[in-house]
Amino acid sequence: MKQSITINDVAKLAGVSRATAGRVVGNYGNVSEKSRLRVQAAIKELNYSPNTIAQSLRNNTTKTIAVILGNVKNNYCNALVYAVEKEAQKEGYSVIICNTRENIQREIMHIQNMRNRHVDGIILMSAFTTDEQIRDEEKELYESNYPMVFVDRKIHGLKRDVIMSNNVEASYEATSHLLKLGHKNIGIIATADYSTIRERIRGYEKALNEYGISMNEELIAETTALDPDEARMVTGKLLDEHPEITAIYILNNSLSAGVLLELKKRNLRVRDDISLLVWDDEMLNQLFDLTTVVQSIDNIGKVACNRLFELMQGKAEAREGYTERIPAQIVYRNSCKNINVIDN
Amino acid sequence: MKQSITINDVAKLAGVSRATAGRVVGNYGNVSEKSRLRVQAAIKELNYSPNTIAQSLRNNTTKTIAVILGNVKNNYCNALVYAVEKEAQKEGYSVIICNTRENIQREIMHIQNMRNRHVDGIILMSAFTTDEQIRDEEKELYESNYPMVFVDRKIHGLKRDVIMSNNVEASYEATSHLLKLGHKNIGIIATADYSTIRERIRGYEKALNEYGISMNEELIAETTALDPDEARMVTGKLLDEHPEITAIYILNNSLSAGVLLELKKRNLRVRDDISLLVWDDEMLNQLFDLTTVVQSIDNIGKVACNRLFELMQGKAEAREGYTERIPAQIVYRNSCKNINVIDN
DNA sequence: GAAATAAATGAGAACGATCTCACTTCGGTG
DNA sequence: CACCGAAGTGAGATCGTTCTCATTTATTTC
Repeated sequence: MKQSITINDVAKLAGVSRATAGRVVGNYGNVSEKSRLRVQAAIKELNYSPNTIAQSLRNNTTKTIAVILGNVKNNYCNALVYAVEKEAQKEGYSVIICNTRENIQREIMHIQNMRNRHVDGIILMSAFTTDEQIRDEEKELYESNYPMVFVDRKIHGLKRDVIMSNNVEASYEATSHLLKLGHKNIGIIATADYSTIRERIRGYEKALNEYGISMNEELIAETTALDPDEARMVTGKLLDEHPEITAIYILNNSLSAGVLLELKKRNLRVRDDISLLVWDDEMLNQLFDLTTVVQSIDNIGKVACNRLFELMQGKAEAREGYTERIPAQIVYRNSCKNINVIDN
Repeated sequence: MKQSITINDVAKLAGVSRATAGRVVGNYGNVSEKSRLRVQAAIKELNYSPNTIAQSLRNNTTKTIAVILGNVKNNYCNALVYAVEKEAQKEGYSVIICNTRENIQREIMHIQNMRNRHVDGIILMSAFTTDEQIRDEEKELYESNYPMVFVDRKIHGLKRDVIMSNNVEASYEATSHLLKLGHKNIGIIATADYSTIRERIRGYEKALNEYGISMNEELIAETTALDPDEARMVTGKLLDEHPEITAIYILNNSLSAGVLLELKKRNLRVRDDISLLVWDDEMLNQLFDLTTVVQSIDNIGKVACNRLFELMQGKAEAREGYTERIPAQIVYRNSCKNINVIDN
């Protein structure tokens, strides 16, 4: 490793003390014009730039935030990383990325590691599902006042800010759309154990109830992962057991490909034979002309990042129940058929 | 920010010197059994873990690598990040991610920033195109002996290791497949300015030549970005100007959606009306049953990461022309039609 | 039991930047 | 010319860890 140039080298070359050189670099205090020019010349000549590590140790700030999430290969996740990194860059922050692969132990390990690294803040898309409990010895990691913002998923009862879509409302609206078109037996494909999905199911149920339909749990087909192959299998099973289904409502991304493949295999045409409504996967859905609930991931990332900055600067304090909702848009396309019987 | 626990606190509680406590933590030197136990007890009681920043300053190693790339939202990029992060994690390294958005100035800024942060090494998917020149004042950034591995794209004449697919061979094979099926006018959609794409075009040309066809530059339609909308437009233009085209060969990911949309608009059926062969976009292509050149991004990331470790440890030295080729697989599906005339 | 060796320990320097504090220099005022 | 406040400067401490080096303590050998 090449010996790097320190502020001492600059000071020596400029013929001043380290303190004076530091004043020029940090642009504070009083420095005579003569000294300033000589230091600036030295900086340029040596091509000096401060060692960020030393600054971190001294200033107790690393100018780094961490994004901990399931898997960057997931399109929600990478869109989030993109948005966060863009926002962070503006303020001179770098972004460390950690994949939990939806494993809670790995998530905990990452949080610990990031704290040892004295990262200034953490944006967390937690792997915790609704029925998992934080063990007491790890509770501190989630509850401490270390700056941390939750995204997309919340852990109930934690004093933590959460940024997520208006899942209940958007799902209510999406379901209502299907109901209006006459669909009564709407199958769901989702990874049901996450808080986000629970919310979307709540919106679905609410809409059903308004139409005098009570929710049938059997129509909710769960996958254990965001895996097209599993989605395909689950779809097949759902259609076999419930031939009355006229529409499929997909609550996660990365699943619709599997559903489409299964429909193709069964020679079922989207829309004409079975209606489809999907969360996310915008690129794919555009291609297949599917009505889609499009989350504003860009905004979620931006808001999460800025909220984190506020926490870091002490301008705000995390509090339980603080949830910022970013509205999702429903893009109406051509995958939901009107099956109302015209009777007169 | 909460006052953190230092090794001094541990030493004090255990009733030993900082040096002895350090020996226990670092597990080196000789420590009496008695002292060891007391220090370990203190560590546990205080829940001590070392400050990584201080370690970095002292050891001149940050246990961090950076991945600098165009855009994590791109599927090649995020698969690369995933693979690198997984590999890095095994060795206790964290990964900082930087998006250049294919802007060279931003790339340079990132490299500088990462070096100031004393990141141990850099994996770079450079935004440099074939006709861009590195300015002299920035040359040092690319040519220094700072551990750095190029991925997917190379800058000619640099003393840098490159890890990439066997572009020429795979493209030769893919093109040969089309030629064997009787296609003579094969249109290309690609962002032609990157070294990778140039290589793929070389493979294409080589295959054509073997069939006694000389390459027609007009059949190569360039997009300026990995953008489906642009791909769509370019495809339209290409088809208008060259109705003789019987097959389209797409050399980048993120473009096929645009091509598919344009074909759909023109009521051209994939395979029956026009053959299609695509690099990457595996998920989408599976759905559309398209013959695909699948790069082994997982391996590329892994190899790049391990090569970087070797450079970091001084076990290897970067040298010009060192290019490790990871074979890409051609997955034959059902998007290329046999148009040979049976004449007898 | 003395000498020689090995084990155990702590003081202090180093990494590089920042910042307090004390001291010097300067210009202005009475 | 004496005095004062402000501007300019540098010595040295600090952040938390690691590690050398010198010293003390324990163990072995003759």
